[in-house]
Amino acid sequence: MTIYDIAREAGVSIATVSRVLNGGAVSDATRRKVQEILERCDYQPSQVAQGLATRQSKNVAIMTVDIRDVHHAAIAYVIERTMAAAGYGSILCNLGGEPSSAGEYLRALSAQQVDGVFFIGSIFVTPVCQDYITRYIPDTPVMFTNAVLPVKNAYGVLADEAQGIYDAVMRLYRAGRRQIAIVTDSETSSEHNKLEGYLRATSDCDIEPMCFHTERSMQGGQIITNRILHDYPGVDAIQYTEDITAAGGVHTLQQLGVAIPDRVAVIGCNNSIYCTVCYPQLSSVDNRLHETGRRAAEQMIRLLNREGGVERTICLSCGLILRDTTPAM
Amino acid sequence: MTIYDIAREAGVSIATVSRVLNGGAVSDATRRKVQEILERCDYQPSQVAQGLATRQSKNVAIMTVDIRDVHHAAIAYVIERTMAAAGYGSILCNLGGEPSSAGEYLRALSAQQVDGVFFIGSIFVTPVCQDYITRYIPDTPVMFTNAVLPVKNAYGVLADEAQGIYDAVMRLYRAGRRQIAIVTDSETSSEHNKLEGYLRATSDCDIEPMCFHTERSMQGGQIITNRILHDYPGVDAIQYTEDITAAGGVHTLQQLGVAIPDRVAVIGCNNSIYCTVCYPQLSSVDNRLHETGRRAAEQMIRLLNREGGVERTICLSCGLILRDTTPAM
DNA sequence: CTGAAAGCGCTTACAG
DNA sequence: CTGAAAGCGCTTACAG
Repeated sequence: MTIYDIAREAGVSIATVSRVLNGGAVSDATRRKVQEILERCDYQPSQVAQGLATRQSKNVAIMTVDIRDVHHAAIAYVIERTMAAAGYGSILCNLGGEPSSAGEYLRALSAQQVDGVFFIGSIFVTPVCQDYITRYIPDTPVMFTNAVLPVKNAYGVLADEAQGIYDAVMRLYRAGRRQIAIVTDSETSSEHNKLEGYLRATSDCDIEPMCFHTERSMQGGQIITNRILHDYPGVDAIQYTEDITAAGGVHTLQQLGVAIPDRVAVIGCNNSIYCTVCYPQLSSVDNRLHETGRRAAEQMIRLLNREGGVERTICLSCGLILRDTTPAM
Repeated sequence: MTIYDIAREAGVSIATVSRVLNGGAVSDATRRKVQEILERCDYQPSQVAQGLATRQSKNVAIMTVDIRDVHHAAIAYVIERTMAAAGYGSILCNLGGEPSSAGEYLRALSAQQVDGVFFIGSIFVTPVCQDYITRYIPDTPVMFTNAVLPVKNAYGVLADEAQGIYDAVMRLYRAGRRQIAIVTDSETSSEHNKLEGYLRATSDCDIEPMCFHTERSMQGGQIITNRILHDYPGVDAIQYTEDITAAGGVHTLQQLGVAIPDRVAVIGCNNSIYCTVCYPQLSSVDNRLHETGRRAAEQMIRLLNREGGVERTICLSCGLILRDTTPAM
């Protein structure tokens, strides 16, 4: 069933069929006649042919390190749903560890004529990635979440994680905690922001900063927490920059028989499902993944529609969700 | 940069360029000359134009209820990576609650000329879904994971979950447990299989089956576990058909001060990351999601290459991963 | 081995 | 308002 079949059936030219399909100028009588046939045949125009003619594929790409990461999945989910509602398909890309594989994907995506590209996670903020963008998709709108890159076709939606961590640490301080440690677990710009929020809070409270680093995992959290407790027995709160690492910390505290939150309070970050699976349930900084994804997709749609009014970067403020690992006030 | 530019540059026809691109018959000298230009220009053929000419989009679709579900994400991840290695892009579709929305997606996907469709999860095994497949993509290979549908273009890869649950329950029995309950949490064919495995095991052991049903969630697990303990204080083991529900059960047991596994043993299903985030760490039936996804993608690639030797359904056996919620023997 | 030409299914100036 | 025609960038019989 092609546009030719419809045209023949309606006794008009294919140009006219195309016009009623795309809302062009057509007489009411003709429009009705064609539309009737369109519906009767359940006609669906070939997106591939449309793509060749218009140079728009009606597809966007979602670049992520690994969709199995629950945070990335949360953002990818909203993006896909929002884009689908606007008529766009979402091509999923799992880049794996190194951002360099972004090059191969981007090259393939340019051959696919994707209309827009989302980058989920701040791991992509690297010179090499910037290079790939200017080489392969210099004119395709690019939307970052939790990051920005100084490229003319790039935009970003990010959560103010520095403020989120700042607020969390201040809350611990107001609850009487004075030896508040932080555990970071990667080297992204997002992590730097979190650390900055922590340092600002400890400075404002005039308490000694205690910074630790480990691997982002249950095990990483367990190892570093063991060491913190051993080396600094006076610690009374630990802020982690990721829930899964915090969950590892909670396990270690449980195993050592350290009362949570009475002896040591714990706060994670991302407010993921891990918070409730963990026992006791974990308090966490809410960096508003769902909202981030939604706004990113909405901005992208505006860009694709050339609507204007698209801000270069949008900054969302973080919340704080208190559960069972923080003391009441 | 089109095939015309390359042809002009090389002083040959576009047909010849197309042939060297697709491995057609070309003289060695010509091939070398063209190839040199191809590389120098970093030429990349338009997949859209190729798609129109060959009727192949080099894209597959991954249909899932919700990519935020860690099990679906695990399978989608492998599929995407395997298909990408074979030169196919993966279009992600989150259908949401009702399988009926599969219709809209499938209609759009047929306009996109996707080369194959994956369905993740047994929720799609419904007559309405079968209808959509025969209506919109009657000739497109369809690969189910953890399900099968009696359609000529449909194939499946599934884990033998009946056997998995059977083995788990037998393990509990051999550890001396005699009041072993099961908690199911949905109505899919997958759940029926699990229940069947449980009933077979209790029958073989000649113990009384105790079947309960709840919502698939932490909270669902907490509620039902409270009730089981209240109504059947003698219960000494609970098998859940999903880790997250089991994690809810573990929380309740912890809160009630019931010793795990000494008083009550717990086994989940899916061997997901929730098993290690949960405290104590959860034993679980391993239904081999990664392997399922890998095999599904490999089968699909064979189908797309018309290689033959593709089995209608592949059945993987389940394992049992023991952690801290089951007694030693 | 190589090229001219038709075709894939649309869109969009350009005339009328 | 409507149609004939060119064009989007490829592939593939068909001749030679």
